[in-house]
Amino acid sequence: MSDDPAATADDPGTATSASGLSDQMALRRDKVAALRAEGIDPHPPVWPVTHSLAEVRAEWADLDDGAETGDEVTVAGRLVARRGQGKLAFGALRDDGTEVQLFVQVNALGEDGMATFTDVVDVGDWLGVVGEVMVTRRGELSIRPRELVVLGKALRPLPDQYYGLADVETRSRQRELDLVVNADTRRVFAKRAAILRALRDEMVDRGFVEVETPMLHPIPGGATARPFVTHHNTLDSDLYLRIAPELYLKRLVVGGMSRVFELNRSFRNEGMSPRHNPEFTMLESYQAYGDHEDGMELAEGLVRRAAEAVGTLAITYPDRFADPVVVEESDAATDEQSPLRDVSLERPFARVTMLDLVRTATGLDVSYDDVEELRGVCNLNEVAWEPDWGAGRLVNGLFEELVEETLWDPVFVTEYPVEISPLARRHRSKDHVTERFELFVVGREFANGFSELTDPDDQRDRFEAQAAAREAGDDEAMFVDEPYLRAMEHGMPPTVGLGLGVDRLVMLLTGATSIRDVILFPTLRPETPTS
RNA sequence: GGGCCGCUAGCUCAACUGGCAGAGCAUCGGACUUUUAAUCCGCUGGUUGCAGGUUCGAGUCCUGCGCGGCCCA
Repeated sequence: MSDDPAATADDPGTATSASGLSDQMALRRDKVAALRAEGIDPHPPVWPVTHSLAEVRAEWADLDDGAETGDEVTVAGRLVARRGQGKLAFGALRDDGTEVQLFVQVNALGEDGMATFTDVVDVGDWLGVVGEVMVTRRGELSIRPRELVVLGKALRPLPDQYYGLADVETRSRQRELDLVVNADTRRVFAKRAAILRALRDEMVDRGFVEVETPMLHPIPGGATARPFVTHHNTLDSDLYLRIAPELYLKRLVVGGMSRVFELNRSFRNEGMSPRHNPEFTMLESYQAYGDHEDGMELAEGLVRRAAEAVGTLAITYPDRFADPVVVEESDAATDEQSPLRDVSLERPFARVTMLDLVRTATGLDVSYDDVEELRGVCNLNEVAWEPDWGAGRLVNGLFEELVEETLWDPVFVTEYPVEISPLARRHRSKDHVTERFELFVVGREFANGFSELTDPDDQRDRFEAQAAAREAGDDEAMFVDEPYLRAMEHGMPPTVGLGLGVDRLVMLLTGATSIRDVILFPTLRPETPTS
């Protein structure tokens, strides 16, 4: 370039546009072509293994340094590292998270095989290996290949194995790469799987039946949230992605399924944040004959079961409300992080009414009977309110602004106002409030439940109040759901319902501060199609 | 939707008030039959997210756009 600048000036881009590939990618394509030229399929159809690498590690766990077993295995995996290039080379083969070293010796593999390993195989390729299980002098369990086959040629280089893949966007968009490079990512999703399993086990142990109800709803319901709209061509009608399975599940209770749960996705067309993904996983359950006390007991049992499945009940979580601490990341690099703070899931979860929490936070003996006073308290604490808000919404506003973030250890907030609880049963002995509770941990909501409203006439009145709010411009307010009302009119037993946010629970139990870290493919804007 | 920040080689990151776009790892060539962040020698590799503008000169300054992050609504 420096000796002939005119060449690039005349025709910039020819060198790259000819292939459009980086040197590394072009080389790998050349190697694929070379394999094909030799009649070797770089993407063969099958490779019958005798052992997974985890099985190899388990079966040959206690060998002495330098051991030669004479045992031959057929294994497969992705080559994730390679060193040495002469008559002896080493590789790291990884299969389902377990790595075993390849001890690639020309004596065992032959000249041609050795040439394949050093000249045709790249880090990132899937390999099939037949070879002897052995241990090196340094004590590393290894396989000495007698035969070595490319099972899937990688055309793109892997990110750096040591520095990993740091870019949050790439990690989310190309989760497969994140999983290859960052062992922590694999651990997080293994924990997620264990948590889901634990939640199901706990529900089944308690006699609940898992069901699947529609995700395409003619009318969105069961929560106050903006829905996604889609369209069915044959029916020529709009459908909504469900914002909650609640109303269908309660219809099953009407039908006599006395303990049901659904563990699956719901969708809310709202802002995204470190704690909100447009599609999210919720465990929702309904138990006939029970009330909010049973609901809280269930929620507590589920959280404990999940925590035990992935560790202990004594956990820590980054305290985003505390001053950041400087963390030494490497020689020179430092980073600021929130300090870890203990969270105890061991003690029985506390229970406090919303009103008591607001009274404590404000130091004032407020009540639901004096709207003017509540407005004044809001103003005093710089909490915004709307003129159409009743006492319930005012108290809730104070709670959200002044209290929520302070609830670090698990606590059930009880007695939610009727005004913000259109599906919950009124409190059996108190005005203004319902038998509704929410579970808070580390300053966030994790669960929401209540003794269900089972009186169809009361339910109709609440729906109509919601519909009126919708008419007045509240596009999160509910619709009147006639099929649900009809079901209720057939008679609904006393029932307690519970919804548990699974993504947030996984965050809590893995220490993740962003929901994107616990969802394999979080919602992102589409990639620009240029690449 | 608003504010702030980020986008540089395959990956991780540099580049002072505008002055020749660099390093480590990976890749490539060479040496090496017990390495494991292998080591040693040598060399490549760039549309600085995109499009404009200012300037003798832009990774750097200005405008718009794209994607992402954090905070706020």
